[in-house]
Amino acid sequence: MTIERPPARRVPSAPADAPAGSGGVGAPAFSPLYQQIKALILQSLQAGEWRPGDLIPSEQELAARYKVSQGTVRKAIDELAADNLLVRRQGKGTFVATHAEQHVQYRFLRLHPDHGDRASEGPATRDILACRRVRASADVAAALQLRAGETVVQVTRVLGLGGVPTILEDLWLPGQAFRGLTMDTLTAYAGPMYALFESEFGVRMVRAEERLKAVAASPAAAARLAVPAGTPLLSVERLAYTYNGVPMELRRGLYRTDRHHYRNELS
Amino acid sequence: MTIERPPARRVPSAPADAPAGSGGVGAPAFSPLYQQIKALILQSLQAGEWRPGDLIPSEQELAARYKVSQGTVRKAIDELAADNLLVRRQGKGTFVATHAEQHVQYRFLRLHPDHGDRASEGPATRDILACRRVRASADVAAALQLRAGETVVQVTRVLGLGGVPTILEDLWLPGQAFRGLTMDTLTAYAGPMYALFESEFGVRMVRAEERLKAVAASPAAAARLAVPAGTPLLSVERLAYTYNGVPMELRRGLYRTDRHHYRNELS
DNA sequence: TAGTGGTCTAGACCACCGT
DNA sequence: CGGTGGTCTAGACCACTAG
Repeated sequence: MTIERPPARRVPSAPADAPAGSGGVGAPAFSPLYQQIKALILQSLQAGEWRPGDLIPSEQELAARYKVSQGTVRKAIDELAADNLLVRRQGKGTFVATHAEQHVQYRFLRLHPDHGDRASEGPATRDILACRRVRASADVAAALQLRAGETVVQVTRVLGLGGVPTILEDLWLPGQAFRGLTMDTLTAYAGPMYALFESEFGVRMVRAEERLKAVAASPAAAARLAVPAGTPLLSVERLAYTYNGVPMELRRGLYRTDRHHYRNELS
Repeated sequence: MTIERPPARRVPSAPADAPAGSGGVGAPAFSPLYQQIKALILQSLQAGEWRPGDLIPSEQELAARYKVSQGTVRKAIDELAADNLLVRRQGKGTFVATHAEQHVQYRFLRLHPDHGDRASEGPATRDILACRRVRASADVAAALQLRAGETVVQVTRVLGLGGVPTILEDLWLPGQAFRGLTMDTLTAYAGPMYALFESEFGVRMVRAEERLKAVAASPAAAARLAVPAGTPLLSVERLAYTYNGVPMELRRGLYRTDRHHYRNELS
């Protein structure tokens, strides 16, 4: 709301008055109109004006609202669609992307069976082992940009693929945003966890970074995954972000890779 | 060369004569003009009309050549730039992407030091252990789409990062395309291997797929990487493609991950 | 100053979707 | 059929680079 009128036009992204050599790299660098529109749309997404799954206004309407041409709105939406924040459907409109209703289940999971595809493997089984509210350790707090000792929700679970326990993982979530999350909520819910976060807590995960290592299974982990202790496992640490680069989840997983592999595309 | 005149306009991507129900999903599906332009530019790249590092004709010139508007050429180039096949530089022109001269060394290597960045680690050391012409085993032949028993070049090498042997890998390349590749060529060349492939063999790697697993170090591998046998290692199998999805390299690497991690971005 | 890519506009028409 | 996104055009102006 409070849409700027007249809308910003060709505004330098850095104040033009700064004398040369104010200490930074300081290229003047103009911010194109469509980037400003993109930012405005992002604000509406973040503010919840349009929620996951919703139809957003048509390009014409947005062009009228922001007082720019349809082409400029189009370019803004193009970039948001490229980032998987919006989904365009010809003839129908543009929708806010969601982890539910999305044909790609587990959009962030890169583990695939060595033979066949995920569908042929049948549905994954999920086994919640724990859901506790604890104080964040130093490294968890740092990753989630919290103060050490702040409350976080820690979830421990095992995922089974093709009838075999394959992934053992711990999740940490900011206690503030995930106030009502309990073991019951998790076990009752069918569908991707990120879809639950969207519908119940208004937190949409948009992007993530993963760090992979090969490690030896500890006795405890080995028991959970039904392998001998010392078995090589893929360690996957994931940090997931909402809009505007705010980290909202830390995940530490151990993947069995005897019948599965982590797939990645490079370009 | 033999540019279609008049240029194709709004051509159905599937022959229009096929009676309904020729066995496929069979949506008519039109192919936009800019896709056709994109394909023509791709042909020129593939044919070597413009080589890696070259400046290609300006948008205006291409628009004139193909008899379309500049905006249409622009959209074609946009997609090729998004695929990292072309690089735009404002005020200068559009260039063919290259693995050399590119500020990002090792564009396909996702291994990063746990602390600090790659630059602070100093240059990588490369140690070529072998370069032989051998007959392709069944799996290698299948991956490279060759007949079993056809000649391939097999390279074995160790990469050192920060003074520590960190990556042990085998490469297989089609013998046909890499006729003059020898141990001497490899040891003499400074810079990324893919840059050598470009300049000496005209093979430009454009895209790759990787499959990761956690494995235990064999005694032989352990010796090469200076770790105890049985140490968990990250197994990375890479299939790299040239233009048009032709596989041109199979790589099987073992990565130490005690001081490094494999980084991946999800979105 | 000339040439390049980058942005923005306005308008036309097409393909797809629901009614 | 009307509304949506998708394509294509033509022209104007801006920002960056180099001679």
